[in-house]
Amino acid sequence: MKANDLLPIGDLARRTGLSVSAIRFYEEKGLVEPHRTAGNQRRFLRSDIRRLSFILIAQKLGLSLSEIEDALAGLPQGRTPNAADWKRISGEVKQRIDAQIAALEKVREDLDGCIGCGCLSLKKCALYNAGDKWGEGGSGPRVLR
Amino acid sequence: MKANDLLPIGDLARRTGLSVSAIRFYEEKGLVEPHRTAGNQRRFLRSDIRRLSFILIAQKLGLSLSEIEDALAGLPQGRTPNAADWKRISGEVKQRIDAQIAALEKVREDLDGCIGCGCLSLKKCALYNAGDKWGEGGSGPRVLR
DNA sequence: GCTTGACCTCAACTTAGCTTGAGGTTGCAT
DNA sequence: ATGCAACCTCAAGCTAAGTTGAGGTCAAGC
Repeated sequence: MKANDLLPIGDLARRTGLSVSAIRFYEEKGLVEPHRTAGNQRRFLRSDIRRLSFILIAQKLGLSLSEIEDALAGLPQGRTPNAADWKRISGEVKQRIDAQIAALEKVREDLDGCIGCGCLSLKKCALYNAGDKWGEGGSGPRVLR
Repeated sequence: MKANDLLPIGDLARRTGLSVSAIRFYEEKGLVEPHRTAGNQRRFLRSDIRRLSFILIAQKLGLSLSEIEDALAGLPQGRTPNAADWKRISGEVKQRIDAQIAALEKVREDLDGCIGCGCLSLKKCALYNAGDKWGEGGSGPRVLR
């Protein structure tokens, strides 16, 4: 094994495709905790490449950074997420996706029922009321972009 | 018919469930165009109740205000959206929902394939690359909250 | 030992969709 | 004719997930 496996931020950026500023931002949010050199420069562990890759993937699946932080809470800094971790975390993610698909299918169904009716009657329109239901939870899923 | 069918903003807020400030904000965005009294107070048409209801519903379906503005562009101020309008607009919305469901199903499939692999290999992981694909279009669907 | 690119912090700016507050005016019921 | 709730404008603040820029420091190769 090589003596010095610590990466400066620019290298990590190149390895993950993230911008340097984004990595610094993630540190601020507590998602990574690099060491520092005597001169105050960040030095990351190799395992942080995967950690950040995981963040990227989870984000694309629609999780917010704070949700990702929760998901990563079980992983000590410096340990690469392994197959078991990934299974646990992706299981949670899958549930979210399932719920999201179900919600959208419900909407589509209501929409089908509504096309041609044109009522837009508040309190009576299924669509409107369905919307109310899942529009209300302040922390509901947030997706795609 | 009553002589004066114009509503002050508070009444409209009560009828739609929107806040007064949100209605003013929508006006600023060009989504409604109330008349004004001699004393500069807003007076809305009754048809604006439905117009705003439509905005609420469309928003819950994941359209941004500017997309809603586009969708409403065909409706002259003062005309309640009728069945034909609703059919046209909801047809567009349905396509968006279908696309969204399809995208999520693709992700779920990839995720199923990935669980247990734990690779997280950039450049090789289907999930990661799938993510890249639909993460890239700057104006993709934006959903649920 | 010096140059230069990579790094540092901190503050301000971005978009979307509003809310909140200050300070002032209107309109309707009595 | 007056009281006061409801209205008005304008400016600033909020969240998310960063980016951009100014001004300054570090470290590595020659």
